[in-house]
Amino acid sequence: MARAASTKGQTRIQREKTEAILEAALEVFATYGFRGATIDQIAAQSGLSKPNILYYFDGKEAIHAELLNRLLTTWLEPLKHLGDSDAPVDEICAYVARKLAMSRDYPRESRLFANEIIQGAPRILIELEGQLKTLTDDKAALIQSWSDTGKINPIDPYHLIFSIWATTQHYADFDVQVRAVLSDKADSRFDQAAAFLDTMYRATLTP
Amino acid sequence: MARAASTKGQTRIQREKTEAILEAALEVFATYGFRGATIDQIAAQSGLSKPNILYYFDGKEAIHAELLNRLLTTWLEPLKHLGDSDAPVDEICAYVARKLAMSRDYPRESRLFANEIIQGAPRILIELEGQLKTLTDDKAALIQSWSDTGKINPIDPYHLIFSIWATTQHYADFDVQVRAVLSDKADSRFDQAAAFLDTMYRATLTP
DNA sequence: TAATTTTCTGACCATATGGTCAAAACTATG
DNA sequence: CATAGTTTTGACCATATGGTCAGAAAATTA
Repeated sequence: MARAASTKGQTRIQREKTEAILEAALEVFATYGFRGATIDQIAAQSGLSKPNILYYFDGKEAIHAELLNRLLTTWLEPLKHLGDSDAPVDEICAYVARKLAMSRDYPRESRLFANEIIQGAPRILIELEGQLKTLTDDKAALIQSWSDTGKINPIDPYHLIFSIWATTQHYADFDVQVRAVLSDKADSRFDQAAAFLDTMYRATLTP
Repeated sequence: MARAASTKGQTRIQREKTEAILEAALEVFATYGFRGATIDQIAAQSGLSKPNILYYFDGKEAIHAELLNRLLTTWLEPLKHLGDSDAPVDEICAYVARKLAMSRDYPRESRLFANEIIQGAPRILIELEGQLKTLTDDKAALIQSWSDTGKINPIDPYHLIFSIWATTQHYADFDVQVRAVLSDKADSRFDQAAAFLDTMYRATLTP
C-alpha cells in the first residue's frame, strides 16, 4: 500500500505520481479554492483516475493539507532571509524584490494561500498563529531596532511587513485585474512593479 | 410571479426578501467563493427555504451576478472621488483613507470581490476591462499630470493605484492573518494601518 | 368576504461529488 | 518465468447539490 505522506522509502512510481497529483491539485485548488475544487478536476488535470489518486492520498483534505504544508515553508523563506545589515533600506528593498519574484514565479502558490486566508484560514490558522507570528515578531523587532537607531525612518514594522505582503502578492493574486487594467502594457508588469515598489519603499524608509 | 432584478414596481415583500437573500448570499459567497457556496447555506443564513430563494432569483448564478453588479459601483466610488486639487498628496492620502475605511466597514464585499478576481474573474472580467479600466486610465492620467508638473514625486500612476488597492484591501481580505500576527494589538489595526499608510504615501509622493 | 394574485413549501428529480472495493494489470525479484 | 507485491481501474455507493413543480398558505383586491 502507498499513502506515504513522507518522502521516505518511496518507490519511483510513488514519488512521480505523488508529485503529479500535487502539481495538478495546486492548479485546481489555487483556481477554485478548497470547497470549489473537485477530485475529478485533479484527476483530469493530472491524467490519473480518481481511484488512483485516492490510492496515494487519504482524501481531498489530505491532498490540500500536504500542499499547504509544503507551501508555508517556501512562503516564509524570503522573510527568513531578512537579516541585520549596515544598509537596512537596501535589505528591506531586497526582501521586497524577492517577494515580488515569488509572485511572478509561483503565482499558483500565492493564490492557494490567498484562497485559504480569505476563506478564514480554517485549516492553517494554527500555523499562522505559530510559525508565521513568531517569524513576523522576530523580524518586526529587527526593523524596530533599525527604526530606533535612526537607520530608517520611524514606522510601524508590522504594518510595513503587511504592506510588503499586500503589494507583492497582489501581482499574483489579482493578476487578471492587473492585466485587465494595464492591457497592452501588461507584459512588463513585474518590471514596472519592481521599479515602483523600490521607489516607494526607499522613499518611505530612507531617513 | 417575482424574479425582478430591477428595483422598479416591487412589493414590500419582494424588496424585503430580495434584500435578505442578497445579505445572506454576500456572507456565504464572501466566505466560500462561488463554487464553494451552496444555495442551502444561503437558505440557512437567510432563514428562507431553498425553493423560496429560487422564487426570487433564477438560480445561484443570478444571485451572485446581482451581488457583483451592485458591488462594482460601490467599490469604484472612492476612486471616482479622486479629483484635481492644489494639494495632490492630500488628495491621494484621502483616497487611501476612504479605501481603508471601506475595508473596515465592508469586509465581506471586499472578500467577495477578491474571491472572484483570484479565481480568474470568470463572471466579471468584462466589467474589469470596461468600467474599471476606463476609470483607472482616467485617474492614472490625472496622477501622471501631477507627476509631470512636479506637484508629486515622479512615480508610475498605475502601480501607485495598484499598491493602494493592495495595501487597503489587505486588511479586509487577509483579516485573519493580520489578526493572527498582531494578536493582542489587533483591535486597533485599522487605526495603526491608517497612520502607517498615510506616512508611507506622503513619503512616496511628497516632492 | 369572495375572488384573485402573490408567496411559500414539501416532495421530488437529475446530476455531481467524495469515497470504496474487488479484481485486473503491471512491476520487481527470487 | 513464476510468484509476491504494487499499482490501476471499472463499477458502485451514499450523500450533496442545483433546480422543478403542484399545490397550500398568505396577502391583496374587488
